[in-house]
Amino acid sequence: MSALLADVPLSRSVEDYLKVIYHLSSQGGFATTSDIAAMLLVAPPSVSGMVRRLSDSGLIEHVPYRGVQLTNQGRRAALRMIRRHRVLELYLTERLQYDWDGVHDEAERLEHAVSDELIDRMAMALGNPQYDPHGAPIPTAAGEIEETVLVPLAEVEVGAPYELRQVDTEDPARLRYLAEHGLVPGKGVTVTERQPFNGPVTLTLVPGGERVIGQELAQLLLCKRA
Amino acid sequence: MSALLADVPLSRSVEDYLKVIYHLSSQGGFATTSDIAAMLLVAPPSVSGMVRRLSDSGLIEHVPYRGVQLTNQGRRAALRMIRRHRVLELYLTERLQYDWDGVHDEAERLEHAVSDELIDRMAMALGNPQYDPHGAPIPTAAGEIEETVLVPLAEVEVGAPYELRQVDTEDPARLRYLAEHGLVPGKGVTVTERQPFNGPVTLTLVPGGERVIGQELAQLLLCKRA
DNA sequence: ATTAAGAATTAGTTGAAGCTAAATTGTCTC
DNA sequence: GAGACAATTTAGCTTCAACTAATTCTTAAT
Repeated sequence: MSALLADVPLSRSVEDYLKVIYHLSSQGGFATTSDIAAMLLVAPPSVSGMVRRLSDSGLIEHVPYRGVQLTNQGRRAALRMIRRHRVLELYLTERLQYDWDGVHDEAERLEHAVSDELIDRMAMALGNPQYDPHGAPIPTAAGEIEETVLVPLAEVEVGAPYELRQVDTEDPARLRYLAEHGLVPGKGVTVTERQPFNGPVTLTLVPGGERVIGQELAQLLLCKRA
Repeated sequence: MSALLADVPLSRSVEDYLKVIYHLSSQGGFATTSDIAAMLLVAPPSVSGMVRRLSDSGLIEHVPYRGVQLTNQGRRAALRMIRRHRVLELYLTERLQYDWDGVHDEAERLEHAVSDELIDRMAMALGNPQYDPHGAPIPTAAGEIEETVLVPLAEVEVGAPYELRQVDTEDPARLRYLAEHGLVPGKGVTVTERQPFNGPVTLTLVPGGERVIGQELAQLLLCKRA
């Protein structure tokens, strides 16, 4: 009922909740209380409380004991946060010499404080880029986001040429390891062998040589048929 | 008693209080409850409450019914915030085309979110500058700040050459007006006439010509004998 | 159909930081 | 020295967003 027109400023917590709900429900389904709690490192009752508030202000739809989904208004707010985060990550790496494995925490705090104007100025200074340092698409100021279907390297067709597009983690240790082994967005990659039972994946990089990586990392490397 | 070693993260409010207490007590005296309340736009009892908390954590010294002063620990924290604010203001104007009259609000929000590392990187990118866009000195990362005695243009010796060093306001309207009339840090200025009873001040700019400004603005323009 | 396990929710508490209204203290004047 | 007035503080309440403990609901297995 409320906030149909008024774009009330959201609290830091609300912004965090919307972001994780967006991620958890991005594959169409519901985000559950316990998943949200796990992602935000809070207790489930805290989530129940916030779900009530978010639902009251029309940002999410709540089906008791099932989970939540974003409303259009909620999705708009979530995409705004994601735009902020990704523009910040790119700006920090491009203009202030941050490493791609170190930007996440800084962006995480800044995204709640920056104005839309600053984000747009940063985006402008970078030439209105489409992707962040990890290859994730940056939503436009209007709230549109590119939706490309990408395949984890772990599930790619053996022998076929792919392009590594996105690295789906923010964990510094994993990111550092991947960068050291040349596994960054833009690389050409062909899987030459895949062991069964979640075994290692052998691949050829272009440019670059052979690599063998485990199942867990192969799951994070999102590719597109070349 | 607490926090002798632990550098506990401070809340947004605490940081704001420390900053205004620093400014209010910079001329040596005490910052009073009502002055703090007026600057932060909160009610006096809210200040009393916060003063208790700040005093408990050793950031200020409180003399009941007199006022408060920063402890060394409090001063260090306040100078850290001021460094953040001023580095941010300069970075935004130098690198992201903000006007000097528009940076304040953005810096005000960001200063609570940025890491020390980001501030140091920004400062580095700018060549470790000494002054912000308004001519105010930027404290070093170690917590030192330049203390130069500056004279308001309103109290300057008539006929003597001065250099305009600092513009002591963050009000966008006043800043815009001053910039339009060439009254920016670095300008040479000589007062040729001063009317009594808080009347207008006539001055000559180098480079630039004659100007007549009111007492209120003349009070904001801090100068040094050339 | 019942029950046990697990997930979700409600109830009640806490701490920050704001508020108003009431009480207190300090100071200035007569 | 006694008021009077302003400034300050105390008391008590509100909201946000967390928590623990207790309760309720769903689901899946016997």
